[in-house]
Amino acid sequence: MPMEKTFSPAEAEARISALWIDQKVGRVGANAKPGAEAFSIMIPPPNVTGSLHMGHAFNNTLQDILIRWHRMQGHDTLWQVGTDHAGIATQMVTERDMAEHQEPNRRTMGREKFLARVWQQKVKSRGTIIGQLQRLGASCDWDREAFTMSGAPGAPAGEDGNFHDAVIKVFVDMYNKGLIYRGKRLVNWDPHFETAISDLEVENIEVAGHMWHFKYILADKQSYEYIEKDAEGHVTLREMRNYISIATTRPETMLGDGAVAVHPSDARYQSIIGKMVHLPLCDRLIPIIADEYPDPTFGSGAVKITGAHDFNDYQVAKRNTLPMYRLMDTRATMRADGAPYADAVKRAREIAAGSPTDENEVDALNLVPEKYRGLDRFEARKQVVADINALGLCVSTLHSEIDPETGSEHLTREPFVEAKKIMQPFGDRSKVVIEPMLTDQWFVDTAKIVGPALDAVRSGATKIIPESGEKTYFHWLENIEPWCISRQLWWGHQIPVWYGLNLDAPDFADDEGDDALDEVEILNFLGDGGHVDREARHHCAAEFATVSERFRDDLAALPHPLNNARIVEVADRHAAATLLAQSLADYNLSQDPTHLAYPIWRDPDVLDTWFSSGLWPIGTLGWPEQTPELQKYFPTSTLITGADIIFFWVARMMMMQLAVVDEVPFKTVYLHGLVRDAKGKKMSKSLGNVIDPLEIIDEFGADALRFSNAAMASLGGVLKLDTARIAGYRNFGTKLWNACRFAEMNGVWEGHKTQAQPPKATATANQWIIGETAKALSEVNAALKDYRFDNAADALYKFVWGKVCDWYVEFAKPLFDGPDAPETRATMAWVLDQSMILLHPMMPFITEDLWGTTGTRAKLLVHTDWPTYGAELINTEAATEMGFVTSLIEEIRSARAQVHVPVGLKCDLVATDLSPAARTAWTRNEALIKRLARIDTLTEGPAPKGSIAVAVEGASLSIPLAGLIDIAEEKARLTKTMDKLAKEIGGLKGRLNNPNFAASAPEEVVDEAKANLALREDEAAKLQAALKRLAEIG
RNA sequence: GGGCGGUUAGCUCAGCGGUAGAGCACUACGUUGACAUCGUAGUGGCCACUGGUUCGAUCCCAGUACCGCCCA
Repeated sequence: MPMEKTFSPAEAEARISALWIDQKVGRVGANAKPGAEAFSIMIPPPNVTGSLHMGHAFNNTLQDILIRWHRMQGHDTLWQVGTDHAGIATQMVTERDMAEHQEPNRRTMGREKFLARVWQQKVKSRGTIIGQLQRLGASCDWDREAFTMSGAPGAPAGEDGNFHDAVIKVFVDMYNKGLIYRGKRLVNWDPHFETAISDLEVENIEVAGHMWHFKYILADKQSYEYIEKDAEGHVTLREMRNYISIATTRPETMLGDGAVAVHPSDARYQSIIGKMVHLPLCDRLIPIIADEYPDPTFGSGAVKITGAHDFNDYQVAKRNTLPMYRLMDTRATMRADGAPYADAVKRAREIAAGSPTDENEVDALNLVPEKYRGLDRFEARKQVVADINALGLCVSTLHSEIDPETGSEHLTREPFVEAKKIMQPFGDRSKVVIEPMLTDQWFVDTAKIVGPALDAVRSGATKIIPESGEKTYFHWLENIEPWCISRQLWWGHQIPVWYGLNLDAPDFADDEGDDALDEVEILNFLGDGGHVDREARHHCAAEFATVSERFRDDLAALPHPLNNARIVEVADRHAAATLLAQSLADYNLSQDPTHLAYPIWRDPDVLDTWFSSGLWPIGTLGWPEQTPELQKYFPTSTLITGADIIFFWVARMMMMQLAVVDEVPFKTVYLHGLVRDAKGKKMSKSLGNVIDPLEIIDEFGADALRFSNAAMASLGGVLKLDTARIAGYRNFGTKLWNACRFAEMNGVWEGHKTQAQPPKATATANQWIIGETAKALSEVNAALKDYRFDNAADALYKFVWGKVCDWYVEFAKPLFDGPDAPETRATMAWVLDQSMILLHPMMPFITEDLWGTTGTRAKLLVHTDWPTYGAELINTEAATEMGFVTSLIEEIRSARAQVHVPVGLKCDLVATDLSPAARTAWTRNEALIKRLARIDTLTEGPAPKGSIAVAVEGASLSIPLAGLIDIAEEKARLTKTMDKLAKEIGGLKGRLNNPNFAASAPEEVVDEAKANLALREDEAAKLQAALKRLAEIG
């Protein structure tokens, strides 16, 4: 059955993809030669509930190109595929799906049932992205699909695996090494998801905001002289003030102010540093302190300090040991918990006066006045502004208004509010305003593990390309902050830490020495409910049994029989306190020590997703088991990922792998930018410029998309995806297809079997194209070795279209009619085979399809040997000869076209002057020249009058066209060419005549310039002669 | 404000010491042997600007302007 006119991607891709999957062509080690070197790539695991976007398509195309290239070379390859559980995103997707299906919400459902529900969602979604990767032609090892939560408790059947165990083991190990700690820190809090998020998950967006100016009145009716000066030191304002003016964009946080800060060098406030001011709306005094943080040139130069709700203020508060009062709850509404305001503020005053306290007590104090309690933070802002204004404590301006009826003027004071652009933090998932919040979180002490990650890149153990990526990497890691790894979510790896009430009672004495607790002793022991408020103690271990042992050791120090209490797991602290009280009461009655229980509860938080994906390289290979895969494929060869996650993921994998197994996770990291639309805009749903890779594949085929991806992958380049370009590469595929179809029509494939080596060719055209193939291979190899996918694509495009289709197919046509036909058929078969092989990593579908239909093949193309031939296939004489032929043909065509010789007209060609090499080429390639330049006869002799002139290297030719051409037009054409030549000659002469050039330039450059000049002058002379002849005939 | 990068044909991008290339677009013309998803020929560039280094700068250095991206 003859070939169709075009390749049909829709049909062929489905068929071929099924074939590859069925035959497991991407399985680990497939097509590896014995003892081959390993080449491995970890896929950046896509979000399990996500779908393929252009970034994935681009990223996975490059990975597949490398993997197929290495696999064809017989290397032992692994492309590890899998998905990420993506904590917050997956929880969000599931909750949205639940809402759409009128299911109860997560809190009603409870943690366990909700997790089962998320697993359902995971199982349902997982196939989407995997199927999409397969449509793209990715040749991963599908049997090894991994998941960052495989093997977690509650995982359904089929979700086994040991990723969870690996994550927990790493947490426990790092905890034991002191690399993980718990602490109360200011973190980015997402009030929608009610969890901490990383600063990398925060988008700072400039929005229209306001700046309010408040007066804080000095205590004890004090006042001071306030003097403002201009740049020259002239006094511009001098007045007595009883207040200090502060500016804020977040008025509601003033309720938690701990101080007002001014710059120590700020002359205006020197006299009041250390004085107290009344905090408006609150029954509190706060100090004016000196700190480097305030910018004296900005606003009034005085800044309110709210340590619990602002990152800068937090640092100031820490430096100056100011109390940090948390004002909001987890949903960022003003706190409504705790003691009445009057009690809280009383205690706050005691603390301010020096009463000892700790951060837990401070955190428990709710200093939100009653009227604001329970208000949304933005509502509270309005109220606070209104109330401060009512007190006359806003900096205000006078507004005059004429009453339209009475004509009288009314003056009103209006608060001075500046409209101002402010940077506001938003959750990248929730899109709500992020609230800095003081909470207890777990942190990786990154300062302790960052060193090896920096060294690895500095020493070149891991190479990041493009090099600018290394700069970014260093910059970030050298300034690394502690990594908050706890998230207040349910979907994720639950932190392996259990808490127990602290029952230590150093002052307790068993009065009677009877080894039994009586009622009095129990009361003594519990003190004033002491353990209830004490910081709980905690232990970390992979499972309950181990952690119980630790708590048992703690209990050993307690009086009998408490030291023998049973360790029992309960839900939370509240349940623990209740159970302990019950247990003691029970014991009090029964005096039966076996009734005593010591309750412990597990940390409800889960780990940041990046903590687990940070272990992707070893986790997917079976660590901590020393699996054969781990030994063979780790460290992995290349990581290909977006530059936007160098911090999120790359840097963390580096730190984690080095901390855990003391090896770099990959030898090379290839970073690429965001895929944008044709105009360079980010693709976003709101702009409506999102290109769906599947739609592109439907329209143009996966090969076209893949080739486009490769072609635009210049190092550090911007990735602008233009469908016109994709269409162009679809056409490129068609071009190859039709060359094969042409071959088929000429019997090239009859009885064809794969030949690794080219046929022994005698015809110059055949020798030439064989050499061109070797050049193409070498260019592709060099380009791919340097990760220059664009250069590799370009080389292939130029070879297949520019050499094979444009020239070789045309040369073959006359050869098929002559004695060289069998050799030409064999050569064409070989050259097209090579084209399929070399193109296969980039265009796997069309090449695999052609491969299957054009000959007898031992293996699928995907497993066919990548060629190893080299320069020995290049025949320089053939190359020179064909160079002469092609430039001759091009010159003739150009000349004919310019003087409007009808394309259908066959002309004669007369050679006036031929060098020996040109003469050989001339006679040996007569058929080609005649056919492609539309020439009737080739003769040698003097140039006839009334002809057009053609000059090529080594030959002076003319086409007699007396009476057919417009002499003036031919003159104009030659003059134009002469002008161009004259310009080049002028430049070259100028250079060569400069004595400094000959003296300083390298010899070969001088020689090249000389040779160039000779060539140009020779051509100019030929054209000059032609012009002279034209002049003779008028 | 800090860091990184960019500015080359109408568009999208290569090139990065020896006076510029590709694809697309555009113009004209379409020949017996595959391909109109095509062929042939052609148009199109003070390589952002200003200095410097150099025999020579699109390329190296410094500065300016504008544009991105990341981080505050």
